Formats: sequence, C-alpha cells, structure tokens
Amino acid sequence: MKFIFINKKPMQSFAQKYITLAKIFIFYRNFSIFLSVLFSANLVPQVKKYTLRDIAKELNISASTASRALHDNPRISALVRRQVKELAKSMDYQPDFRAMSLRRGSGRTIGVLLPQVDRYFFASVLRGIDEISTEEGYNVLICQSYESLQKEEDLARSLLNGRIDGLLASVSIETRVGPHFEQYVSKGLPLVFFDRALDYLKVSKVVLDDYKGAYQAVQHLIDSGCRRIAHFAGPGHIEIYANRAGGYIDALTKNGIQVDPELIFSGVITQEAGCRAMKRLMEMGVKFDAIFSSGDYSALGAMVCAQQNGIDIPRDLSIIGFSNEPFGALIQPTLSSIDQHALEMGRQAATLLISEINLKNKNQTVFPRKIILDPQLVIRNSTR
Amino acid sequence: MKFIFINKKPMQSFAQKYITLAKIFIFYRNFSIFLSVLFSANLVPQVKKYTLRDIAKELNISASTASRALHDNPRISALVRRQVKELAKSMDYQPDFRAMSLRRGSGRTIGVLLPQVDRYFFASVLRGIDEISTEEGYNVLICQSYESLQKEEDLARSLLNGRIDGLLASVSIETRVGPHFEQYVSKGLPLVFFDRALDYLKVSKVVLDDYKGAYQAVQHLIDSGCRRIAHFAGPGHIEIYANRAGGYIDALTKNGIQVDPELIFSGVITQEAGCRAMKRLMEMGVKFDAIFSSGDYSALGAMVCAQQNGIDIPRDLSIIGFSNEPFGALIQPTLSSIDQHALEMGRQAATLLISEINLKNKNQTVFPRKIILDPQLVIRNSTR
DNA sequence: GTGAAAGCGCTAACAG
DNA sequence: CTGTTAGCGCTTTCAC
Repeated sequence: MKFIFINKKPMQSFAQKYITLAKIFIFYRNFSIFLSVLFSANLVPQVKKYTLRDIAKELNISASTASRALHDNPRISALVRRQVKELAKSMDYQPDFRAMSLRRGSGRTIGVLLPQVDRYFFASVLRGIDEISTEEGYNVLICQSYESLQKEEDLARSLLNGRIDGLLASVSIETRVGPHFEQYVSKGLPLVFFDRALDYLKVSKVVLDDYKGAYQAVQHLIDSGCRRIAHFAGPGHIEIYANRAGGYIDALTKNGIQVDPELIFSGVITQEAGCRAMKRLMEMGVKFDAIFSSGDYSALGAMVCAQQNGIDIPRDLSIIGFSNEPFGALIQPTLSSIDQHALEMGRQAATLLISEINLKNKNQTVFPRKIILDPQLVIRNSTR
Repeated sequence: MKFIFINKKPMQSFAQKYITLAKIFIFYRNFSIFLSVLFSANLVPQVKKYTLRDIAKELNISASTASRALHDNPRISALVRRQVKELAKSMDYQPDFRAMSLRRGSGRTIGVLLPQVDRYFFASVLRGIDEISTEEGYNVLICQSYESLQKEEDLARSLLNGRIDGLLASVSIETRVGPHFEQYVSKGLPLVFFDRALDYLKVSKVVLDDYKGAYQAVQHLIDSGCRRIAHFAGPGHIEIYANRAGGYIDALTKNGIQVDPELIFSGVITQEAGCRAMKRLMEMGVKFDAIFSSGDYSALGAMVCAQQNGIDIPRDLSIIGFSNEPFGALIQPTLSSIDQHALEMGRQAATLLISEINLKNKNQTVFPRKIILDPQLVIRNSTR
C-alpha cells in the first residue's frame, strides 16, 4: 500500500486529518493503489436550504399563498404567481419531497422489487418502467433481493412504510409463497408482478407466454429435423419455468414424439449447471440431437462444453435458449433464443400499476388483470 | 389484436369495466397478444395503516414513549419496551419513513445518479454501492440519466429536495460542466463522483487509473511484438478517455515507437463505431498490427469486422479492449481487456460518501479525496 | 384573492 | 422512567 501526495504545499496542518485518513485506508483491498489528493478544504459558505416560508417572507405573503402560487392555483393573482415562481427559481427553491408526500398522503413514488439489475433482462424491464413512470410523473424506488427470500421479505416490508404508492415485483428464485406481498393487498396498495409472479396471488401480473415460447422453440427444432430433444428446465415451483417445460412436452407429443424423462434436467439455469448437464448427457450414452434450454446461460454452458468435446453446433447438435440475452448474438455460433420483450414488459407493468393507483385514488374497485406478452422466436446459427 | 376471456362466468356485470379496459389496451403494441383475466374483485377489507399513536393508545402510553421504546432508548423500562415491540410486530406497524426523515432531518438515504444500469459495469458498481449502504443502514435512490445532460440536470436538482443525505454520481457523455453538481457543494451536501468525474470540481472521486491501464495494455501489445498500434479513443473531454489516450501515447514513446496520428480515431465507443473505424483503417491502406480500444464494445465491432474480412485474430491483428465486459470471455477469440474493479469502485465510493456524511453530521470539515483504483490487465486470446 | 390555523407522523427538548 | 409540547415543511380547510 502506497500513498502519494499530490498537494505540494506543506501538509503540517493536515497531519491530524491524515491520520484518520490513513486508518480508513486500512479497510481498502490491497489490489489497489490509493492516491489520496487532499484538496484545500471546502470552505464554501453553506447556503441555507430555502423553504416556502422563506419565499413567503421575502414577498410579504403567507406560506399558503406561496404554495398555491407554485401549484398554479387559479385563485391566486397572476402577478403573485409570477413573483413567487421567479423568486423560487432565483433562490433555487426545491420543495421538500418528504413534507409534501407526508401532508398529501402520496409522494407519487412506485417501488420496484426485483432479483438483480445486473442482468440485462431486468435492467431492460427497469428501463421500460422508468420510461412510463417519468412520463406519468412518478418516482421509482429500486430494490434488489439478490435472489434471497430473506432480503426480499425485508425490502417488501420496509417499502410498506408510506414511501410508495404501489409496488412492481418479480420474486426471487427462493420465493414460493408471499405473505410479505399479501400485506400490500390487505393494505390496499396496488401490486403488480412481472415475469416471475406468484401464481396463487390474485393480483395483476405481466408475464410472457412462456408456454407458447417454449412450444415455438421446440417446434422449430422439430421442423429442422431434430427428434431427440433434451430440456434444461428451471426450478419447477416457479410458474414461468413450469410453463416452459409444459410447452416443451406438449410440442413433442403434438408432433408424435415421445417424451423421454431421461432427457429432462431440472434446476439448470446457470452456465455451470448447463455445462454439467451437457456432460451428463454425453456420459449417459443416450442419443440426442437438440437441447431446448430454459435460459440462455445454461444454453451457453452446454454449447461451450459440447464444442470442447468436438461436437459441431448445429450440425451434430442444435441448441436453443430462452431470454435472448445480448451475448447470444456475439458467441460462435450465434444462439437461437426466445425474446421476452423486456422493455415492453416494464412499460406494461408500470402502466398497469399506475392505472391501478389512479383507480384506487378515485376509490374505485381494482380488478386484477393478467397481461400476457407474445414471445418472439429468434433464429440464429445454433439451430438448423 | 385479440382478447381472450378466460373467465367462464357471464361477464354482464363487468361489461362497463371492460370498456375502460379495452380503451387502455389501445395503447399496447401490436406485437403482443393480451390475455385479460378478470379475477373476482379484490374485496379484502382495507386494513388501516397503523401509526405510533395507535400503538400508544392501545397501551395507554404516549406516542413519545412508544417511539423511544421502539428505538431501544435505555430510559424506557424493559417491560414497556417489550410490550411496545410486541404490539408493533403484531399490528405489523411500519414507521413512516417520510415523517421520520422530515423530523430528524435525515432519512439515511443516498442518491446514485448514473448514465444507465443496463450496462454491466454500472450495474456492478451499483451492487457494490448497495452492499455498503445496506451494511451502514442507508437506503439507495437510483436515477438514470440515459446519457442525457438534460435528464441529468433535472434529476440532480430534484434529488436536492431533501430526500437524500449525499450523492454518488457518474456523469453523462454529454456533460462537460456541472453547475447542477456545484449546488451540492454549496448546500453542503456530500458528493462523490465515480468513474466519469468532472475534473475541475473539487469534490471526492473514485476512479480507475485509466492512464496506467492503457499503458499496460499497450505495453502488452508491444511486448508481444506489435509495433503499429491503432487507438480507438473516446470523447476527449471526458477525463477517463483522455487518460487512456495519454497512456497509449506514453507507452509508445517510452518504447521508442513513434505516435502516428493517422492511427488514432476519436469518439469510438460503440460497436458500430468500432466497425466503421476498422473499415476506415483497412481502406486507408496503412500498416497496422494491433488495436487498443477505449472500450470493449468498439473492440468487438472491430473484431467482427476484421473477421468478416478474413483477418485472423490474433495472428494478423491483436485487439485489446477496456472494461472487461462479461461478453469478452464469450466471443471468439476471447477478448483481452482491462478490468475496472466495478464492484470495488462502488464499495469505495459508498464508503467514502457515507464517511463524508458522518463527518458533516459531526460538523467537521470534509476534505475531498481522490481514490484511484489499480487496473488489471486481463489477457485472453485476442492478443498474442 | 389571501391569511390563519390545523395537522400529516414522528422525534426531541423540557418537565416532572 | 414517562408525558407534554412543539415543530420538521408542506397543503388544505375555513374564514374573511
């Protein structure tokens, strides 16, 4: 560990500070070099944070008038309105969100609870949500469960504390039941699931038609001449994975191909798991000419493993994934997959949630709805 | 567009509702089929949201006692503390964040303003931030500028409205000056930049040693025998890209290789731009045996373009990127790159910000610091 | 048109 | 140990 002083001036007066600094540095990982630049201390005069009262006092009006003026209340004279707005701008007045939200009972904020944003699918959904929320003047509060039920419960509960007007959620891989979500229903807070939904809860959902996507994928494999099609399934208790398995089974049977349980592997959604499943397939010595995987990552694992064993894709083996992650277009061969319209899913979910919030605010009954998006088969070079 | 009714019961009573529903559907894109399921109306009795006063009344104590009990104030008797906590739990009491934050003057919330989360680098930084913030009991408010200065300004200003105790920011590609950030300084709100920082602002920063990373990358190319090394530079006004270009130039000169301006392309950070630059290189008819790109996406564009033109990588041409995006390990050949320690950058930035918030709360002077992380050369198969 | 006053839910000073 | 009171900054009756 190394410290470099850039500041050329004698540091005498800063010595004390620096000791604290050095202590803090001890926490840092040793793969990094820390170059600590001690700028001149920030002695900018602390500007007061202005409130409505400050504006009011300045103009010799009351706070309520100032408030009304800023909100373009027609009962306030045009002159006062202009004065207030101008002063507010020149003072760089920022209304206190908390006070406003507390008083009004709503802060125009929606919560988003999802497993993690560092997956392209979820990041895209988020973008769709962001788009609509911004249009509608809503703020978005994002929480990541990192696939942990414990964290999900904590977050769901703490989001309940008055900060949000409604919740968009996609459950963690560990979640099977959702008492922490039922609270939203019983407190009358709109809740909309997207993608990974809890089937039994009577709330709105926006999901992909996973069954159809799987069916199309498998039909595509069959059409291109495959007959012995293996399936990498996800955890069975999550609806979307169950539906993908259902589509797989139905596509086979409808085409007069018998379902071979030996060819179905459960809980395979990571690259490593995909690789392991591929190895097992080869060791078993069974015949197979295609894999339909519930996810792109496990498809990738299988593909890499197959290639390492001299299997040519798609000549000897066709592989199709699910999700259409961007890397699918970059690998060799490019990966066929099912696109989930993530952006649109986010837009729909946000639109639905906001409409439910509006209904609720008008004291109208909210009827849970289910919006099912149509999957899109993306054929690339990993299938024939 | 198609509607399918799953509900088998006569829909008479829902007809009116359905008209509204149908109208909403008009907004939906036509690539999707919407399957609208009308569940039975949600008639769960609306549970009241409990306040401290409800708890207090129930136990015949005052609200302040209840508040103190929940906060484990030692002045409250153990008995009362237990009673309050138990009742709170059984009523599923959730403190109102807004009221607490308003009264206390702090809601233990930090804001994060970044270009977009649907890039792995930023998502990873976010994860690091999330980790530390959670540990320290802070909430995180995420805002995306989508590389738009306008949006960045709006967000920076609206974040100023009392909701946050400090801001972590990475500026948009359009940002050259930051009056919207200077406000934080003048209002005494801690501000820490990460990765894309505004150089002239005297605030804390956590960045990668881009110069060093670039130098190492180019040195690696030289060591492996390359002499005519092209550079895809980013927008010059952003410090990190300028530093990468600096490292490139210095590595060449220190090794006695003359810098050829013809081999330097500016503003090349997307896949398309990388492809265009590659084409131009080939058309120019100049000799070149390597490319050092400021980003992985532009490196990818060059690689694909080169391969399409029968250039073998790394035999005929070495390519090295910057960022170590995950796709680099998946493409053929795998892409050499510079890892930016995104997760660690997030951790450091959050740690630094929180320490500044604490200092400020103790009315101590905050000295801006600059933490420079050490880059890591990741050698894969796109270089020799 | 505008102001005074009350209060959203919580906490902190001041009493006792 | 606990209650009373005041007030964070805003909006919203209810007056005039």
